[in-house]
Amino acid sequence: MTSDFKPRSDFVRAMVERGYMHQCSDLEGLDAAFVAGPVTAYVGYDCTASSLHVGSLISIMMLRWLQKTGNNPIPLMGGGTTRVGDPSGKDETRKLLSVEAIEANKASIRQVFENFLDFGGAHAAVMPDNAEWLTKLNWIEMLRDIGRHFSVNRMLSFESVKTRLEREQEMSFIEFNYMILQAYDFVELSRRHGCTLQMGGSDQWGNIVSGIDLGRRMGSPQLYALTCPLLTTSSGAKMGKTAAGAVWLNADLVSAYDYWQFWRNTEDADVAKFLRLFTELPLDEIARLEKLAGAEINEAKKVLADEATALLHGRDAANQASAASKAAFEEGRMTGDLPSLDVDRASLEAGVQLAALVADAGLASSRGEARRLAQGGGVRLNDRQETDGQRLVTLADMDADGVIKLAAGKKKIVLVRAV
RNA sequence: GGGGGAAUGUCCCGAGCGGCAAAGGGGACGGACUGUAAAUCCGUUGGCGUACGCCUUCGCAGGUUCGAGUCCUGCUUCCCCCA
Repeated sequence: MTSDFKPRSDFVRAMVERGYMHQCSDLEGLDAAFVAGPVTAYVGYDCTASSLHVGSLISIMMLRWLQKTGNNPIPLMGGGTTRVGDPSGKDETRKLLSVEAIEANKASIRQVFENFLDFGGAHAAVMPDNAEWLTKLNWIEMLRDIGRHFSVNRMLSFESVKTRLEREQEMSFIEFNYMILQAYDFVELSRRHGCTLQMGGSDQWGNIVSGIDLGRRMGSPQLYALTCPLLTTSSGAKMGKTAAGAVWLNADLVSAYDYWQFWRNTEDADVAKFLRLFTELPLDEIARLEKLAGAEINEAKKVLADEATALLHGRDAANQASAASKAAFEEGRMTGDLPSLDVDRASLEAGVQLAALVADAGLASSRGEARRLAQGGGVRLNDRQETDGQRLVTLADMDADGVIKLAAGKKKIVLVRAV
């Protein structure tokens, strides 16, 4: 990992120049492999939820660059490992997902990948599920063929394990075995798909290296590891959480508008970094945007939002989100693209408590919270601050277009319509 | 196997003479200031009700008590020491 290393391959150069590179097992060797011909690489994804969130986006972008530079990407679904159930966390009854649920999650997650990767053509992406091989493993053979290559002493020394033990968090045997399963995945993928590179977040380093080790002992070709930094904002917060919760990638969980807003609200200090990681703008263009200072940097944020949203939701959706945001924030107008809530006309005639409306609109998680929010001056009804959460909202509050504008804070707006 | 300690507000850390919706941080959210930024200051941070109020919370299950996070018994899990 010499800093003056000049990659010759398009892929490694993109990784290095754009800031995806955190650690690599053998950068020069990997670069040479890319120069020699197409490389197949994979990233593993959990399928415990029906969607991935922005935390996974860096690695998705890495796969995209991989394909874009003429190589073969494999997003691997962790259906097998999910079937075991993730025992992390303390005492919550671990929810074992049914096979059907896992399949549904996989299908849903695949939609996201279809936006970023091409599943046809010369360097078609494939999306295998590690259940295909993990569920067929036999305990004794497993111990004999794979288990003997692992040293518990060594496993205990891994950062992920060590911190867990130090923090006195329970770590079940199952979880301890994830490392082994993941290492085996790598070997299996190299066997099945000629995959020689595993990428992932920096927290995966130990697991990936275990896979390389295992591969060497089991006679796989030379395998490589490449990790990216974990995504945090400059102020140190883990990225991907907003008021509404996680920033999911599936459109049915987080709309293009909200997604656009998420990027628009990037901290100044992160803009350049994010432009490199989450857009495909040329570096000189990014360098130009990076120079914008003071309030002008907002222009760069809009570009970031436009580009990032276009990648996930398409250019049209990005433009719409951009226009809706411009209208709402810069011109004080509202468009139909803002989030909305339909309310029964009859109940509006009778009057609905403001707090109830705010809670129903998803701007607060309970009426009590909504009331407190109002008390603190955080609720706006048609742009007027409304501190009384018990105030009744009626049809009289509708504007000429038949819409009531409800806002929590300055950024979260919901349009209420009567139906 | 023996001995000692621990588990608290469902984000985390953490105080808690038997009257407790439970100190204090961090985080998060809101307000002011700004540029839909950061920093700073202020406020909020169990649910339901218009309200005196009602309900649900301190590892789990019982018990003592008018009253239990707090005392007793059993259980679970974790940490430390001795074997």
